[in-house]
Amino acid sequence: MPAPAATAPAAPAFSPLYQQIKALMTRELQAGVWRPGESIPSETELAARFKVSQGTVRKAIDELATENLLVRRQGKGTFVATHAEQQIQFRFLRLQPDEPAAEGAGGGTMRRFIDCRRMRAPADVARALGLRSGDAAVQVKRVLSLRGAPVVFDEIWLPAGPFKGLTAERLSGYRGPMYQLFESEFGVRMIRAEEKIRAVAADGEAAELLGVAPGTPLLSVERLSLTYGDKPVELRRGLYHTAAHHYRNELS
Amino acid sequence: MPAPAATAPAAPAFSPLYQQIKALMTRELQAGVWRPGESIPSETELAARFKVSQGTVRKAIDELATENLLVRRQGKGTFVATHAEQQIQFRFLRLQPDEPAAEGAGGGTMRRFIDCRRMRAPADVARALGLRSGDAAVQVKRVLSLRGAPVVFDEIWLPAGPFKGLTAERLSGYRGPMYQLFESEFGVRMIRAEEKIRAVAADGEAAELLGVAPGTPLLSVERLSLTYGDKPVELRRGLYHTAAHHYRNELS
DNA sequence: GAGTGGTCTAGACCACACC
DNA sequence: GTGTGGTCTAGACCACTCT
Repeated sequence: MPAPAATAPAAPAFSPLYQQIKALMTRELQAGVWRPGESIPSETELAARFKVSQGTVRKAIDELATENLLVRRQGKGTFVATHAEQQIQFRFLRLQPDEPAAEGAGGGTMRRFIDCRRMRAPADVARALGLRSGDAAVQVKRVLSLRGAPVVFDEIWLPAGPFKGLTAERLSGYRGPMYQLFESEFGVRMIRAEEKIRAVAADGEAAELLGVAPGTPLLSVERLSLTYGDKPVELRRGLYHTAAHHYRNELS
Repeated sequence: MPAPAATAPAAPAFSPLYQQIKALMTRELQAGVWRPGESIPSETELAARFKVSQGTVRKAIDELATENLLVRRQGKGTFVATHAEQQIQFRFLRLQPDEPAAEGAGGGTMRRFIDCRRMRAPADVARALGLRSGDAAVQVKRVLSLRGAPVVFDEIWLPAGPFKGLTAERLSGYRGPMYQLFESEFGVRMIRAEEKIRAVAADGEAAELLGVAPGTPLLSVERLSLTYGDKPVELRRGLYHTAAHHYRNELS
């Protein structure tokens, strides 16, 4: 028998059937054959198409559902997840009010766009987004107000390539979450994100936009959003005013 | 046929078999029949015991495993999860250094206990822990140092009942994570936790213990830890110095 | 080799949504 | 009623661990 290499133990990489099915299905999603909000073929049809049992397809769908790429609905079918669903308006925003909304108090959520410009990506942004230094990027600044008071100041960086044609008008004219616009207008779907959270002191710009004194402690949330294949497609630096709100997290 | 009550739509509460099995297994865990670190009976044995198919037991175990109550190990068996596992020393601590450890730089993790006293629980603590106002609680204060520098100042509140006999000596003499001590010495297992995160300015005590100027922005992390049945058993107020560390979170 | 969890199958039946 | 996902079963075989 052949002697295996000492430091490279071959790794035949046994891959279960359902993982292969899952990969095939992910391709359909990534290629846009199955579009956000629409239903995918039924389990029995997929089983026939892939020539495996329904149980195997089922396990593949199970995993895609726990990864929030698909949504099962009993009696109706399995659907491609979308950021457009009304219920979870801001799927990635973990900020919530300390006290539940009082009767008829305050307004809802308001967005105000401060700035939107195309420029060369700074070195750190380029590195995070996987761009070459000097590549173009779009910078967006905006303020989110909850119940009438400004609470979030976001600085958003997007690679110019996939987001060609993104303008301030396009942004401010759009109703609904930003990620929904990205999904429907630019075909970019945010799948998951990683956040790094710190406490910082408000600088002049943030203080003015959030209506606090310079030096006020703010939550700094740096979010890197990823699409299929863990490809980074957005870097978002948020400053949250946490006097009456908090960032909520569940550990398990 | 009997007319159902108008506002109480009966809710026959259909419960799948595997959920019932899961509930039975959770009881065994809660009662301590299956102890942390030990293995539970094999799938086939449980199937025979509960008089269901192996697949049904399997689905129950699957859910308990995704909830981190059980750990599967192929070829060996299924084990009760424990905080004692070496790898994940601080399962609930999401803080991590901005830069990976340099070669041979700095020390490891150090704990320093500042205080440990028994007293009446303040109103807010009592409410969070589900105690009656005036009930006794144990307050622990400690500082965590990473790589030689103080980074975390924790104020921990525990209900006096389950933690009878907890003293400063017991704490400082123990090697290993606190949650491991709680588990092995007091039979209290933290299953999951909820955190509320804010940015605050360092007060005098925190500033001194963390070696920063008063007013320095700190991350305030209020953690409520829960055991079986979502019963709260710990309230922990942490202040993190985030100059060289950050709180890491994954969204999906 | 014996025992464990992991995969895969085929078929039956149940709960739910829509017509 | 028809079609969808959800549950449950019984059995076969595979991969891993330990003896």
